[in-house]
Amino acid sequence: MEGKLTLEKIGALAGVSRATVSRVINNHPNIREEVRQRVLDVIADTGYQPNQAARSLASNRTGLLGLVIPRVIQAIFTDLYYPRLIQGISQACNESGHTLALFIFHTEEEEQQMAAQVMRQGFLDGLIIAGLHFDDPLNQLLLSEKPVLVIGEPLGYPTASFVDVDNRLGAYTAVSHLISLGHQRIATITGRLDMAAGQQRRQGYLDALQDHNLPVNEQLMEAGDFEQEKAYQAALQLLPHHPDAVFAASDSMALGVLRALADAGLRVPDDVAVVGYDDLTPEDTAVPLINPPLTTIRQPIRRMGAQAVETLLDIIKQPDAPPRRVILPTELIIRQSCGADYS
Amino acid sequence: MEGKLTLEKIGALAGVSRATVSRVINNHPNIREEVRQRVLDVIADTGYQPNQAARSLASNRTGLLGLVIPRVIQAIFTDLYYPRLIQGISQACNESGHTLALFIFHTEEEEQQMAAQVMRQGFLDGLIIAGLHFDDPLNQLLLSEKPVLVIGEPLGYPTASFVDVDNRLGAYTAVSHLISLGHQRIATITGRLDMAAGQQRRQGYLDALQDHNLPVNEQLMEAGDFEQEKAYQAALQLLPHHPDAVFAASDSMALGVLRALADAGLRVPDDVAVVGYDDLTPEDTAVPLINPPLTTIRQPIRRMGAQAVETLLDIIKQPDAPPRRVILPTELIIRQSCGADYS
DNA sequence: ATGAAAGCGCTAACAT
DNA sequence: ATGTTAGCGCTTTCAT
Repeated sequence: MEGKLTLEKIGALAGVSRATVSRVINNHPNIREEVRQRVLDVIADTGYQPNQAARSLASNRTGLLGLVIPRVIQAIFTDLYYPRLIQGISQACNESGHTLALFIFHTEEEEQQMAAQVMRQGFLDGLIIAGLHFDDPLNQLLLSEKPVLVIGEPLGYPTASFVDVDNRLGAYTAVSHLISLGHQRIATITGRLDMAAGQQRRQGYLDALQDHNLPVNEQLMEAGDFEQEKAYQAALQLLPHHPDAVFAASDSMALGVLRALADAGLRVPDDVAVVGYDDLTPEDTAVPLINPPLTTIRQPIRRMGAQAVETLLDIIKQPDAPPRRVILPTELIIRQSCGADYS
Repeated sequence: MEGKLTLEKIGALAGVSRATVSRVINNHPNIREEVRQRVLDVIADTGYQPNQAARSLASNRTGLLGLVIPRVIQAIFTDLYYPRLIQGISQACNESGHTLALFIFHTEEEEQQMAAQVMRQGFLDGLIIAGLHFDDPLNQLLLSEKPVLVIGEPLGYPTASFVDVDNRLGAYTAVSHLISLGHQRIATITGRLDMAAGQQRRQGYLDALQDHNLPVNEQLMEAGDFEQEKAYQAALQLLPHHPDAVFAASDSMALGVLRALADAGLRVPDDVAVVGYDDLTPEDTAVPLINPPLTTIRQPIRRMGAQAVETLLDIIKQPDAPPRRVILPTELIIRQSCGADYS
């Protein structure tokens, strides 16, 4: 078979018109079964593949979903959050017959010039944005007329559609757990407060203290950025105030806390209990040697990714429906760093 | 501005033909500067974006590069190898104005039915495949007429273009280092032997022993699969034969070894020295708590990704040139697990 | 149920 | 240096 295969040629070989072949390929009804079979046979015999560019041009759909990861997320690939998210998104794309276009921005310059490229016409059917923060230049993407879904509630865009976990309740659960273990001087290292996750986890901490009639002590609250290094420094700041427990708003930060406590010669959980958030250090990762294993709040990261795709596809299908706000639950995972019975 | 913006309309607004606008957009020479400026102004004013699908159809290029990660790579997202590779690839794509389409396969079924989708006409300009093994069903992609580049030398396809590190030399260096520290009973846990990396690292181990007149002891060689769990088991098999050092063909496996040694009450490096491969546990990751820090052979993972893109673009540009075989160097990173002076 | 025909918006060869 | 024109390969009305 020489010469490029086209609908026209397949039609000729099957003795039908190009339109009929197109209908067969796209599973339209109203095709005589016999004809359908004949066409399918020819397609199988020839190994014909429709030209995607032509389909896109004619149908105005490309089957491409974009995922944008802003540069500010330094942790992009120092921990497993984004890898898992990508895995969840990828799987959902496979299942729905879409293709994932991945945009990772490394510099502000890239963000500026690539934003236009991401949005160009006839390219993406929809867009998922992860890790936005307040004042992010990429927030401009939210104003596009293209279907967009954000992972992690975006601050300042109340009408944006998003998927997130119940950050406040997760933190509330973590801190309540520490309180139930008898801890009184519970410190926290917050996440970035220009992201909803940081604010809400902080609020969960405050709410838990208040509901259990514990005082809020500013000296026991340090600002972090979700990353390990700053949390290490923050933990060192905390120590003079003798916390008996630390709630870190991410596992990466909890690791920084563990490191600081080890450096200070304090034992976990005996001297200080530690609870993290995210569950990025389960047994099947490269991090089973962490001592002690980290009690944490698990986010269903892969499921968030899958949910993001499903929700985005729904937005594409029904663009005029009201904004979607999907909140997934978290789960307290008790390991040893909190000092709870672990049998 | 209403109605869809097209080249034609931009041309009308600028008082030129559609072809001239196209030339301006594509940076063709032979445009009067004044005209170019006028057209650019109109484009800026209107916010016009060329339609990608139409460009692709007419030019037969899409600007999309595919990255395929086979399902067999269980470690896809339990360690940071693939995340880093993706980062390197993404960055190079950004720099060259291409877009990365990511295909992660989770089941054999997906591999089967998606392979066709990956290869469909008018979709990808080229393809990067990572982590292929001998007998991989995805090897079929290598036979495509589309430009393909493999990361990690593919077994059984001597004419395939690939980017890899010098696996043999890296392993040779690691084991020679252990020998220079006085170790005599050096064990190894190999990687998958249906991948070149596994075979070649094993060969480097053997060559180092032989060049230093040390006997090869089959009892000190265990088969692994690059993953942690099997390495843990393998290390337990090794212990009765009293190795004084273990060369693990990946860092994930080295972590399994550390775990096994800890369980056996053996100290590292005093009782048994350990060297890994990959350098997936540097200080800036979530794994700084590993004790002792891992001596290892560093692969320039991000650079491999970038190199893969560059080489693939070169193949696209010159499809008839001979196959490319790019071998990048590795580097011995001495930390504490090998027992070398670490000051 | 099927065919004919009109684009989709662009690139590139050709003409001037 | 710029305009004219012929497709690129498909989807999708509109006829029949």
